[in-house]
Amino acid sequence: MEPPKRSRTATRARLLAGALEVFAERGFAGASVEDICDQAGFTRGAFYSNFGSKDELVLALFQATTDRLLEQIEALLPDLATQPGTLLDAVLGLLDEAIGDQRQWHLISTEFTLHALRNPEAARALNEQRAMFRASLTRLVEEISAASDVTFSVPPELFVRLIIALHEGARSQSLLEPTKVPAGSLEHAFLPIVLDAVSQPSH
Amino acid sequence: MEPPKRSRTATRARLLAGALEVFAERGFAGASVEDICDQAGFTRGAFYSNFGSKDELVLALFQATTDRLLEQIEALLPDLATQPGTLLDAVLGLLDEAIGDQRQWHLISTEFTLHALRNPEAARALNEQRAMFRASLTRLVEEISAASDVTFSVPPELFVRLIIALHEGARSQSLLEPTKVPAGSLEHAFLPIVLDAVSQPSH
DNA sequence: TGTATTGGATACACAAACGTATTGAACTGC
DNA sequence: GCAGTTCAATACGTTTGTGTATCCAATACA
Repeated sequence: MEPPKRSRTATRARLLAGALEVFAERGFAGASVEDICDQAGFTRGAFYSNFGSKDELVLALFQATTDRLLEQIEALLPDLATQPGTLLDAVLGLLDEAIGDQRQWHLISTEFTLHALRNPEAARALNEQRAMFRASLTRLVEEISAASDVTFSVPPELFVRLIIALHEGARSQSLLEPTKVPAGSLEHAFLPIVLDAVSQPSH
Repeated sequence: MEPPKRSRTATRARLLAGALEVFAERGFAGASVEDICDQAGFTRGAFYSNFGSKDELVLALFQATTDRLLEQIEALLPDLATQPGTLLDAVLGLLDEAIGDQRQWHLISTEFTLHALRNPEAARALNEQRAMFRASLTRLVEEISAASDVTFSVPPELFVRLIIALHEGARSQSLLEPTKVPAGSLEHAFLPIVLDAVSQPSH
């Protein structure tokens, strides 16, 4: 029953986990292959046996984290859609709960975004992932608003873009000044206002 | 009257300009000292004659761009505060006009932010700069709202934080998907709503 | 149990980047 | 014009990182 001590998938996983850690600390460009191997407890031999290059690892890491995130979201959606509470709580809850370590996630995802802004190939992949992410959020918004008999004066898709923009901008401020801007404070201060302004009871 | 072909300040300036370019393209960590020198038309000799290390250059570049930005803002403020137009136009105008190349600025400033999130020293410098930036914006908001006899139900400082968060998040989306999210579209879609909701005529 | 295969460690060759020491040319003031 | 000085170029040694080739241990299988 014990999984073999040396399985390809296990070392790949440990290398990916190590890369996540190291990339968050030093960035994609700042991290050497050796750094990643150290973190994962391997030597470069293991690395090159599993990946062709650092770029290939970055791509694999992106896919892995992306898949995991979308999975987690799909798992959380049904609960949030049906459970009591405001639309806002549901949406913000999803954004937070689907992510483990906010700081690490922000660092990595910003790193990915920068990479994408410089690399059309990566931009396509990232935009695809973000589109799916927005689709999930949009679905959540639509379900909840339907259940509570409200309609929006703006397309939900656009509203979701707003939430994401605000959330990302706010997270950046929170991480830079944790004491002055507690996590979530900006969202909680303004999203209710927006929500109130764009929603109307349907009868 | 001709400035000497070889002045310390001139080569420093060219190196800083080159660094801006190269850092935007490859990031701080991804750019080598030689890359920067190539871009500026020098060899590494010139570099090490002017800077102690790449880190020192990054710091100098941060100071230079910061100073220039705050200068530009101070120059624009009086006009915007007095000229006709909505508060929103003034604020968004300031954010856009003070910045030359949106894409380059976003890349560099994101790069700085990431650097700050990993480096307490840099975080202090960045937060200081951002505080001054917010102070300018806050002043603009207060002046215009006073001139048009409106008061806010939220502190202007907080409102400014919202604008910045939204603006940065939105810019990220615009740069990733220029066709689907034209520059400024998110801000123009939602800021009027927020502004309307939090402001009330003072009599 | 013995043999084959798989997967990671070790060793090596090479390239890229750094930082310094030295050189030479262009300005400075005399 | 002529020293003295300044500043960037060149040349050099060192470090750091990459990728490959080989070796060795652990697993799979007969």
